[in-house]
Amino acid sequence: MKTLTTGEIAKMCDVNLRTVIRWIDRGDLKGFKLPGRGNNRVQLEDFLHFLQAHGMPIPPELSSEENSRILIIDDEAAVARSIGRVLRSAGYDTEIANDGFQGGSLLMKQQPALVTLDLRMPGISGYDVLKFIRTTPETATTKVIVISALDQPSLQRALDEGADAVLSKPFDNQQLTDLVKALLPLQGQQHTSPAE
Amino acid sequence: MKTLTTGEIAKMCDVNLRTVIRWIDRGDLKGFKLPGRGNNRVQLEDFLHFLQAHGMPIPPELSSEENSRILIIDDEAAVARSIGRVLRSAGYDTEIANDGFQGGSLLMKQQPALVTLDLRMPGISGYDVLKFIRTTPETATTKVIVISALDQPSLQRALDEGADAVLSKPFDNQQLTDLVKALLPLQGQQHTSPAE
DNA sequence: AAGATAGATGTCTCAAATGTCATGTTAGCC
DNA sequence: GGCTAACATGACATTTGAGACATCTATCTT
Repeated sequence: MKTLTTGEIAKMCDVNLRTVIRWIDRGDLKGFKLPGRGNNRVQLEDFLHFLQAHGMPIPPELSSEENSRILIIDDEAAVARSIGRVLRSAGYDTEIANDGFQGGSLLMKQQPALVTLDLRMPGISGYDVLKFIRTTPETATTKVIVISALDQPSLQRALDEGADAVLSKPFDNQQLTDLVKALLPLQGQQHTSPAE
Repeated sequence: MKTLTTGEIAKMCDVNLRTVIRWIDRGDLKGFKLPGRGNNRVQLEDFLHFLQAHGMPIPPELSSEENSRILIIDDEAAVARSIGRVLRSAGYDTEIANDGFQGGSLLMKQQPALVTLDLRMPGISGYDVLKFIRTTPETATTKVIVISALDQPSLQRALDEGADAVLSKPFDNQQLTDLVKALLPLQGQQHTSPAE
């Protein structure tokens, strides 16, 4: 049962800490007090309910926890589409990048929970991409599955450089979805509303 | 998630606070209300959309922060460093991307005011990059200077596809800084003042 | 061209909500 | 056990929303 402190809520709502405490005291926001001096805690669920009840936007760091976005980086359009089909039917939101530039842009823009990465793309080394993802704070924890037709040592090198998993081409669809499910355990409980 | 109050918006638009509230109530400007008495908050992003949709000028305090950042996309490290040196000495903040992936990532992450783009990079077409930048809302208004050793028709094509300016290699340093200054008019007041 | 009209914006005032600051305490972390 | 950052609280400053009304602006009528 995840809980939030007043400070965390204050930051997320871009509001003063004092104001959050007043919301709780007034009963607008449901919370409870710790025994010590009465520090406030709010259950995540109650906070989300509060946001929704007042038409307030949901901070990105909360919606990203149940993030189901997957970015597919592969220069072969057919392969990318195939991967996309498999993952979409498993309930994930997929986005396809056909070249390195799109890959980098969409990675930063959408902050997906997982990336499937082709090691061999024209003009760019998959290892460099991997290294970049791992050394960039925003994406350091993003899951990466390397998909490649290269030999075993190449795949091992990818693992050494930070890939969460590797998959050798050609791959089995079930293998892929199993891997993704294993890496995104939070997925599947909740789905974002299509509104707005 | 940065938000603005009605008062802040009123000042930036040089308009009465009452009017801002009416914009929100009427639905012209998207906002939300805090639980207390319904104090309004507007997300920065929504405000910018509102300004753009109505052709209103963007207040300097909102654009200035990202106004001197320049992203240099060039696979030849020596060239990139050279460009960076010139622009830094002209007072701009520069960042270098050596491949398409870094280019895309840094573009989205830093939202620079201007990009210098090499047309011919391994595995990726500069035209595709240009098109991507122009069709992505976040970067549609980013200035792009194409720097290339290709022939005149190729440069013309870059202009046709949305480049703000082109520069044929090899280029003169003065040419480059002049171009940048022309494209970033707000910049330079703070750095280039040999007067007094 | 002058006047009428409707809609938008500015002004004023007041109560309520939020922000700020200082202070003392606690919780979390070595 | 000690230390630092986070937290609660009170007092006070500031901002804000709402109603009522004046003023402005563009458009239409005559």
